[in-house]
Amino acid sequence: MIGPVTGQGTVCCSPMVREPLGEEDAAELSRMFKALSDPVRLRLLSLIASHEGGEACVCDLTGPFDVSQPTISHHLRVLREAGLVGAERRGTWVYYWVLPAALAKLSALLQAPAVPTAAEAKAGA
Amino acid sequence: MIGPVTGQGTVCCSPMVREPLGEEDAAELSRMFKALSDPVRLRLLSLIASHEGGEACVCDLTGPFDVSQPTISHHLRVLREAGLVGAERRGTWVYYWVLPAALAKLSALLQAPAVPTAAEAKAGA
DNA sequence: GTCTTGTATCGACAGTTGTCGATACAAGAG
DNA sequence: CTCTTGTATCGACAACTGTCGATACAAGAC
Repeated sequence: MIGPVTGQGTVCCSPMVREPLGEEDAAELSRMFKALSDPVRLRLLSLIASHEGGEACVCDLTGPFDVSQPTISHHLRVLREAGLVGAERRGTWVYYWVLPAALAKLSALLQAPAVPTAAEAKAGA
Repeated sequence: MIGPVTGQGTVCCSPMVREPLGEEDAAELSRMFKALSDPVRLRLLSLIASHEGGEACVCDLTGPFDVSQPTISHHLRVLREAGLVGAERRGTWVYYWVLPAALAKLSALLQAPAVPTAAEAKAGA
């Protein structure tokens, strides 16, 4: 079984600079950020996202790294369990693709006001 | 000594779905995401960012959590060393504020195409 | 069926991380 | 000076994480 992992609840989304995160939101979001907290996983994700057709076979992903195949497999599982990528076996190969909604959620969360220099923030808004 | 921690190099920035991350970029970015990979730190960051004036005293930050004061101090240091917040002592209190450029960098990186359904991506772009 | 190739799981191990209590440092009050 | 309060550092410990080699599973070729 490889299918996308449950999770993916409806959580948060407006910039975190607006209002404090609740405990539950923080827990779910931290799980996603944790999946992004390893350089190999970050490169895997960008490799998948930028691959032609928006998806990549594992066979495309093991070459560019100095780590073993089981390690790549482990990292792909972490990305999948965090809800950042989907995966499917098609014949001999297993394909991975990015789930754009997940990235968008994190991106929106981190959106910061242009230049909130504290002075500006105090002034108005 | 509390001032901002070196680092903060010029790195990356266009969406990671465009082209694969280089090893160095991935290393620096993963350090920032690692700082976001703990629920307490995420809540700390949002608490700081959404606090009036764009900054918060540590004394504002210890109350809302169930963890000890040294633990909060540790998490604040991690956020600071990742280049996500700045800090300064003013008299008795120490203030923390978010560094918006850092959040913006991560936000931009995660920006995903609206609906890249693989089909669309293949079609044109 | 056997053989080969692609991918996942297992078990182990070193390194890292979150947490705490104890303690040290910083700065103002008296 | 001493005392009090706010914050950081230290040292320890359990829990988690990244990595590996060995191995199992999946699917096609023969």
